[in-house]
Amino acid sequence: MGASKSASFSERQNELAILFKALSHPARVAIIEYLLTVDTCICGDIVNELPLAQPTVSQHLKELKNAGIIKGNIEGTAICYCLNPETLKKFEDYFFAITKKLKDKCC
Amino acid sequence: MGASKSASFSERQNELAILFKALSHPARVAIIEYLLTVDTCICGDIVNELPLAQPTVSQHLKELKNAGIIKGNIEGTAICYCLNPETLKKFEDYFFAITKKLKDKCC
DNA sequence: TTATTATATTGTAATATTGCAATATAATAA
DNA sequence: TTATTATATTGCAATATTACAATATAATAA
Repeated sequence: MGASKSASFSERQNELAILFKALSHPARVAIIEYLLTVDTCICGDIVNELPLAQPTVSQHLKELKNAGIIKGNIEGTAICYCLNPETLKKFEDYFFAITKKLKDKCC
Repeated sequence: MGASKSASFSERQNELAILFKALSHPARVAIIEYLLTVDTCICGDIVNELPLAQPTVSQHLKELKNAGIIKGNIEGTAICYCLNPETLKKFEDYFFAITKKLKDKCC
């Protein structure tokens, strides 16, 4: 064993875990926060911004893209990455619902 | 290589990544959602609820506790786990700020 | 005291993630 | 066409995570 028993959990729980996993590395948090501060968002800029080699950054970008957290648009030779507002809204809604429910509870 | 280069990122980015990592497994999402639906929250109930062995659940609970997402109170022989509203509020605030910033941007 | 019951820890095997050099691909420029 | 430039993929070594049997611990009960 060692593999996650994902088949034992609901599809929704797995989807949420996949979203959180996409944010579970400081490089990927840094990418999100970088994209929030810039208007243009060329991949090469992200590579320059992060203390990691180009293939490593490319891999992190792929994971964020697979999770639907960022989108990539081809701009000639370059690729312009940007945040996906829909997915980030999902995160907000999820935690809004949780904190709302928690207000009616105590430990 | 192989280890995450956490020293290369800001403390805040690392803390966020640790929080997200705590939620990046479906079993831990399931624990959160179970704790949201019950009033009492004895560890044994969580073990019965999840399709995992007791040591595995104990390990997942430990990770959630280390991240500050849940708290554990000793109740005689048992331990009552509950959600930590402060940490969940942090998540909500984080994504609220992001979606707010995104409204003023376009790709 | 000796059970019993509930939870945690240890040890270990299977699997997944991380990081990067080397290489490949794809788009434009010369 | 042949560069050049930007990004992706491959392959692999180092490290981390997951799961659980076996065992330990800690609190109450008998």
